[in-house]
Amino acid sequence: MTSLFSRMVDQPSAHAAVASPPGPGLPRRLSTEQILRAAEAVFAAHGYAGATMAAIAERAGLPKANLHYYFRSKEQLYRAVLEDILATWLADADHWIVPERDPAEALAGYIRVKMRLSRARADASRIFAGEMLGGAAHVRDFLSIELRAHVERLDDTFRHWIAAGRMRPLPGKHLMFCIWAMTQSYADFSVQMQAVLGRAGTLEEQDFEDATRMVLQLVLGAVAVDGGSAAGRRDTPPGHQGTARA
Amino acid sequence: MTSLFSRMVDQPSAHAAVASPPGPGLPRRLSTEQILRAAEAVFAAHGYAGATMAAIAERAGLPKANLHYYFRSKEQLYRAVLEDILATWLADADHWIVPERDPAEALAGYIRVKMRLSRARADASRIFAGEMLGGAAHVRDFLSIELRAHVERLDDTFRHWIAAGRMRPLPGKHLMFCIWAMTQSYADFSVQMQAVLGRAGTLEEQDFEDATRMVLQLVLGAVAVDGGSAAGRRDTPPGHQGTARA
DNA sequence: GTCTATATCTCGATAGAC
DNA sequence: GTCTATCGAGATATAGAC
Repeated sequence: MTSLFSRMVDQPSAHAAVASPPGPGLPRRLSTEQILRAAEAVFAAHGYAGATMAAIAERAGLPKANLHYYFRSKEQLYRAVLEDILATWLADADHWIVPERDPAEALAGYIRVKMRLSRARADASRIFAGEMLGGAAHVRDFLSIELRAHVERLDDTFRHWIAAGRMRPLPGKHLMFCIWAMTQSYADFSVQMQAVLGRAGTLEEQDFEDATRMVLQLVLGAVAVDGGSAAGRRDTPPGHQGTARA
Repeated sequence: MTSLFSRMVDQPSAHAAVASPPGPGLPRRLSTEQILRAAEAVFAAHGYAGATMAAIAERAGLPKANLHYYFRSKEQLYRAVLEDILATWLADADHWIVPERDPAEALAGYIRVKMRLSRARADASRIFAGEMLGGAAHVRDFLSIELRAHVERLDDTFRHWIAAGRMRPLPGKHLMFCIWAMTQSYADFSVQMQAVLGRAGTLEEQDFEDATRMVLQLVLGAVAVDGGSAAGRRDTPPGHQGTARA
């Protein structure tokens, strides 16, 4: 949450004002949380350029000037929102995809968590997607340092499984790209799916269950070392399902 | 290209000025093509709100006012770009995914075409993705009418194959969502992949080949009715590969 | 048809009262 | 710390000469 990312920011002290408040931190923390939540919604809906400070202020129920009191500029507010998102981004994969697990169990657990995230935090996913579309100017270093190392680690785990004959040989990085693409698209492209499936305002619980089953079938089918791919069908990996963030 | 889409526009006559030019159409057509190409690049890079008419004009090598001569407003120009994209969007699936083909051959052919499109027309894919992120305000009707019918048709073909025992039972619509997600993400999220794979400016030919193989393995493995999934591995469906647009 | 110059408006950011 | 009023940059769009 504080400074997890090597150099997400160009300017010296990103939001030090938020990290070390000079007075009693409580009201400050309340206001900033309020602003960040409003900003996440507005940035997700309109993108960085399309979002206006006025719209964020209105949604937060505050006058415009207060935003500039807590965040020096629009860009800094945007970066703060992005940090919030990225901070929680990598934990799940590192929790599930570890050499000790069975490959099918690990991937199934990860996919279920990611699908649940697409539903519960769709706005966060959309902001990240918009950032990628725009060339990722604000998170370049995060991608090529943190994320790259992260994927390298996952790929090592895949190689380990493959060498042990527990998983069919696959390009691990592209496997991750595909899993991300499928799971996140149920957040990023949900309008499209709603239209195609004839849903009114949002996708339904049933849709996410169907989607999860589809993704599981695709991934587990390709990963399974033989015909008997019984794992990950219905069972919950022992004692971890509840731990993962919703 | 002209008015393929039921009601993409709210205002009465979308760009009738382009459809029926009053003078010799050649210079007009040249300028509009020039503008549309520049607009596609700029809208893709900055989104609708982030793109400026000045930037589009500069890229097209024309003064700003000329854009407003050919297109009444920024929004109308954007819609024209979107129409251009959507017009070529649906043809491939209807070409490949037809009941007469073998399911594995059909899906393999379609996936290869979509992956090639992600490379050759990445900007178009990104504009569409941005439009989805923003709530699809400009293409709502296209999604819920044309695209919905399109997917319904594809789903019928899947049901046909499943009933004939040529394909494993799968939710056809979600299968299409997943195929789109995976193939298009190699255009929309290519910055992310470049960073993770350590590529300089763009993804390389080899990356797209690896990606295509990965997607094929995922989809064909889940679709194949038995263990012997020999189809779609390397061979080209007879006499159609060359027909598909690059 | 093409371009220069400009009107009009919106947004980010700040000054300064409270 | 909080808010009102406002400045100035930059955007869309147009007027009008050529």
